[in-house]
Amino acid sequence: MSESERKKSIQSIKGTKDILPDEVWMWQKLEEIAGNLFERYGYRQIRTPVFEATELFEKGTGETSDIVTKEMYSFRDKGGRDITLRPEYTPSVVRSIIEHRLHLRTPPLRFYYFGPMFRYDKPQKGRYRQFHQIDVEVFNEKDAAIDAELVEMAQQLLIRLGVKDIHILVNSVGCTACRPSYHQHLRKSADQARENLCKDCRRKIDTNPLRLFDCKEESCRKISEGFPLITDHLCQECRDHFLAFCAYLDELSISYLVESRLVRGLDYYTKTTFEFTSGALGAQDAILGGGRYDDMMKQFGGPDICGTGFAVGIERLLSAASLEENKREWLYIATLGAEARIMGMKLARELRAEGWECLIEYRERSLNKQLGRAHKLGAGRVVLIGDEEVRSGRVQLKNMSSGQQTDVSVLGLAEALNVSD
RNA sequence: GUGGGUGUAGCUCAACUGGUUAGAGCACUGGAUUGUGGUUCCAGAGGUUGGGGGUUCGAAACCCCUCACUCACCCCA
Repeated sequence: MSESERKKSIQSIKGTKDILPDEVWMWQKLEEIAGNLFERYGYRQIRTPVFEATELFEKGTGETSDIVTKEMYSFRDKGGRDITLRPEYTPSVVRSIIEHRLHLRTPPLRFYYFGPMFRYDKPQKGRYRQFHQIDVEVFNEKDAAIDAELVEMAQQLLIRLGVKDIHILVNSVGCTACRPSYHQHLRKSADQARENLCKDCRRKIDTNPLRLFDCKEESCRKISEGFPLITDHLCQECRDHFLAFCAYLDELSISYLVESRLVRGLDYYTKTTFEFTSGALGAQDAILGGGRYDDMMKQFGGPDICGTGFAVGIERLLSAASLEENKREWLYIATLGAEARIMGMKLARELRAEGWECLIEYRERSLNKQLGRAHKLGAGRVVLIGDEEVRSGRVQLKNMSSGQQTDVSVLGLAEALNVSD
């Protein structure tokens, strides 16, 4: 291996990144806040493997979705199995429920999850190849009220995390009964205007007609205003469901925008879909997305149970959130000389057993340097041990903010520490 | 996958039209101060200028390739 190859080989993979110690606290705090909130709504954490049979996503996420057609990390393992690093979470949960017959256990079927997802996409700000999601799923709740409760819970989450400038977009994408006929209508209208549409839109007529609505071209925009909207073509059941969903949101005083052009990138959604965006983010502004999927479970040969849920991008969430780190008080133990060091180590063991965070740095440094370190690192108090302390069995306890220093016995130290001075 | 921009010390940035030994602030280490921190002063260490190739007497600068980041498209979390 040459020098340059060696250098190259030690970089992290494109689109992945390390979460360093000075930012891990945010992730922990986020998970704590989110988990705590979800549990109040009756959700429980579930954890499934990061890789699954490729077939799971082909069937679940959808053969025609962008994710499956071009973004999956798929490989064959040494046993000849076709495996994919999960690009999203929902199919895994569905699989797990069926596999463990969770629907036969005592309800509710409400799950949440934090973990990495993998998509081979072009990285940019807010978009990574390994990224992390919070995922929430509810099963066997047909009523539109649960869709509204999910939106309400999602909103609570963002509020608790201090995310500003939130927009909530909602839509219904119909079901297998009404969506195909709507697509036909839309295609027909678009086809009639084909001549006047841009190249991109002409392609979308066949591949993804719903995307015709968000073309940037002014002329296309004008034309698409005349296209039929899904919300005008829902079957009775879907229309009722959507109206009920919106009515519940109104009752909960949640402001939202009905966005009939809102399409999610996943094929399996039925009826309700929703998306939260934040103005704090820039181009990749979708922070949370979700919806209902009535058919996935039975498509996998499971029970005919509906599902509804959402996913939140943690990286995007954190860049829009404003969290404050919990300050904690800890001790710097400064020692001078070999005997003092041993005394410090023994003392630290006792204090740690009491729950105190103690830091001793095993490097010969002057007291001056050690206090400088303690100050810079933000120690609240310093325990000082030198020859005199070794002899007397007492130590100096110094408060770094007041500068006050007291002489305490080793036995009385734990007690002295509990007095905030 | 398609276009544009940017890569100089751990971080933020300098370095004329291509000119000789690539600098500064912050951070780091040591000393002034061998048992008392925030200021100050002195000193030190730290770079194959993202990597490779080319043009040139001479490249951080210009050209090509590549890698990474970044913005837009696409798509999505």
